[in-house]
Amino acid sequence: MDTPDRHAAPLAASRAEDSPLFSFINNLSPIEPLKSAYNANSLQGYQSINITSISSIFTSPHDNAHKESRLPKSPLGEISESEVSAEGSKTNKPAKSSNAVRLFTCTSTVTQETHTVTCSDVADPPTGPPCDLAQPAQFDNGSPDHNTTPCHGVRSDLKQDKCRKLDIVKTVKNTVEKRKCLFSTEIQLPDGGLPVNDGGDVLGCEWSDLISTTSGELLAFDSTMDDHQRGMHLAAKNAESCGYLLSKLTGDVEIPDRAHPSASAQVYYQELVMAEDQTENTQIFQDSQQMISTEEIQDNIYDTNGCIPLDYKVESQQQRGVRRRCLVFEAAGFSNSVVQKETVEDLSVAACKGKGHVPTQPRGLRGIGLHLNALALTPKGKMACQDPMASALLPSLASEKDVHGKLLSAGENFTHSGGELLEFPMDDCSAGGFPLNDHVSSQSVSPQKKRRKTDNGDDGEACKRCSCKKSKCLKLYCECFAAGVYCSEPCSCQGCLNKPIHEEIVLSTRKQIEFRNPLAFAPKVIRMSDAGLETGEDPNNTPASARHKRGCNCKKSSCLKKYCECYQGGVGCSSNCRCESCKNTFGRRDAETELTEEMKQEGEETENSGKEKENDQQKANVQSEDHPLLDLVPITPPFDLASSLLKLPNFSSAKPPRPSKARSGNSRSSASKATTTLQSCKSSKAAGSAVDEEMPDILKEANSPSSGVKTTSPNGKRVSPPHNALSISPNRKGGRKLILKSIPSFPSLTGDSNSGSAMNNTDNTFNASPLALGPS
DNA sequence: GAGTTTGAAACT
DNA sequence: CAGTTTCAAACTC
Repeated sequence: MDTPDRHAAPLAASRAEDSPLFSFINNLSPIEPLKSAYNANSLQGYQSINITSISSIFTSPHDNAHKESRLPKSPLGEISESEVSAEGSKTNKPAKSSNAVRLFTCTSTVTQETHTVTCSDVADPPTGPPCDLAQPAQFDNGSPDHNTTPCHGVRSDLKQDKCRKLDIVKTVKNTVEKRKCLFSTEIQLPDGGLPVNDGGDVLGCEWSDLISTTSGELLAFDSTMDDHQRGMHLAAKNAESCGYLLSKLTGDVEIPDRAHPSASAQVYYQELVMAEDQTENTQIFQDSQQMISTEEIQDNIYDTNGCIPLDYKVESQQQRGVRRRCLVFEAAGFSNSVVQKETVEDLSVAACKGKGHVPTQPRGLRGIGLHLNALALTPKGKMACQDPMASALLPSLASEKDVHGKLLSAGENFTHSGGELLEFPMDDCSAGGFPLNDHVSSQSVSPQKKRRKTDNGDDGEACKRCSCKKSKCLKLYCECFAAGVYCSEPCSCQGCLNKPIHEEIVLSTRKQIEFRNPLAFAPKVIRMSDAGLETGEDPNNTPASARHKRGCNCKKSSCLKKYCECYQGGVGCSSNCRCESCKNTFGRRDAETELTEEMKQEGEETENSGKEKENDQQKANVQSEDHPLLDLVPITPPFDLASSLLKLPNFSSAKPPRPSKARSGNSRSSASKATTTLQSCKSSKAAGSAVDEEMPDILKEANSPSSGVKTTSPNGKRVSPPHNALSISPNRKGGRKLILKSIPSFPSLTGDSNSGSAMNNTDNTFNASPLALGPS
């Protein structure tokens, strides 16, 4: 333990417990100050830091990771908890922890740790007894082992801080702190990987690799390192806990991973944003950071790892896991953190019901976000579905049980699936919160489907999954596979290969499918989502915004049955649809078809331009919301968005970027788009779903062009939408820009207030009920 | 629960 | 790119 130095003797004197803690603190204090300073400074620098930090994070993780790995996770977690309880009274470190906690809630221990970590970052110093526990010794001493002593010190601090923080958090929840926490959390995430013993090491390696490639040196700030490391630990823990998915995802492709993370992240962010939105700062923050970091990182990742799927395949699964995680984190960077948060939250929500805390967050939304998009498909309630989903998610409270059940089921799958980002988090957590995202991720579909089923009333089947017999669950026929989730017990499939054990096969298959159809795993229905509803678009008239990507080809179902994907998705048929005798209650295409499509196109375009613009705006709003979240997570968002576009498809399994790249569309947009999309995405937000949905469309459209006019295009896609989306993006961009402006503030945030805003957002989201989200 | 219908996915 | 086959979900009984 920290036993060693008791510099704080005086302090310790006060309390027996304290003494140890104090000793820690004292030891730590030196470091912490740095941290605090760092934090304070960092805020502005944060962006830079983020970027730098990223590198630093990565780098640090490396070193730290291994080193940290040494540290016993469990101990930390335990300690943190015990400490927390014990320390409860200690100094304050605010609320950040709360955020962190929420974020990481998945595992109580984990969350605690995270709390401490985050708190520590923010917090200061002091007092924290608890952590002293075993870990401290390592850390305290400066981590003999750890190359980066500072980190160790930090870690130890973190732990202590965590405990304290936890306590503090409980006691106090300042928005600022929260903000900080969020911020810290973000940072942490990246770092998180490293610390953890198990995953941490691996992660660390991966991170380091990535980092090395990308940024190369991370070292930058010890203080940062500390935070990052902490984050890494947390992340790692989370990842580990949640793990499989991440590993898989990350392993596969950076891009995919990104996508997932992004998706989940998006959702998460969306939720957060929805809840708090306000925090543009965070967004800005994220945006700026994301823009840079994400893109760069992604690129790097791709370059380094990603590009080579085989490689990752080759890599041992463990490594993969690590890498993937790392990749995810790295790639996603912050996004990862976000994802984790989401997952954690979800988990916490679903799984943790009992555990406590958590509740508030809107994870559901998050999950919903992604999945919702896909879920939008949900049959029944079309709109309702969406809402329901959201509600379900959000409600962790209300319907937690249901949600849990669903989530869990989904989550399990997810976890197994591991492939998807979404999944992994959930899994580990046990509960699967991620599923919601499903959603995310996209990953999205499966969860949605699951939900759908449950929602739909299959009810019993909430957990139900696939019943594939010949496809081995390696084709899109398989809902699980399509959703990017591993098949689980509920499945009645035969000869199923969609299991973690066959991860490689699953991934490779996914890649193939994605290669074939980049959007294969993307949400089928793009929705304006809430925006449309909100906007008041006629429910019946499917909002221009919401549409089935490909459009249905129904002939006998009149688009009134689930057979119809549009109907299932709760969206009206669009020009893209080739359905006959369409009677889609959400919106008919017939009318359109009847009208000369061209005419329509023209008219629609104009109209669409109008409506769509509205939609776009809405979307943009949504996205913006999302973005904020995304933004919060610095890196991911952009990637997410971008990736989401690209990724969406990937999304499900964490596909490697390649597919996306391969896909001209994706690739194209990927880089440049990423930025733009990111921006747009950020702006828009609505929900991950919306974003996702949009993204795909956008991508498609984008590809197509702006032109927009191709009203006629057979697909019918109203090009406009995409355009709009694109166009929106500009608007969104504007939003982003605004955000960016705000971002600058972030730096100030570093100070807290600003950062706090950003942080707050997250925090708020957490703290604030999702309601806040209301994206509206 | 078994069988049929349906339309997407996959294949050629 | 179009047509056909395969597949599993959705649906019906």
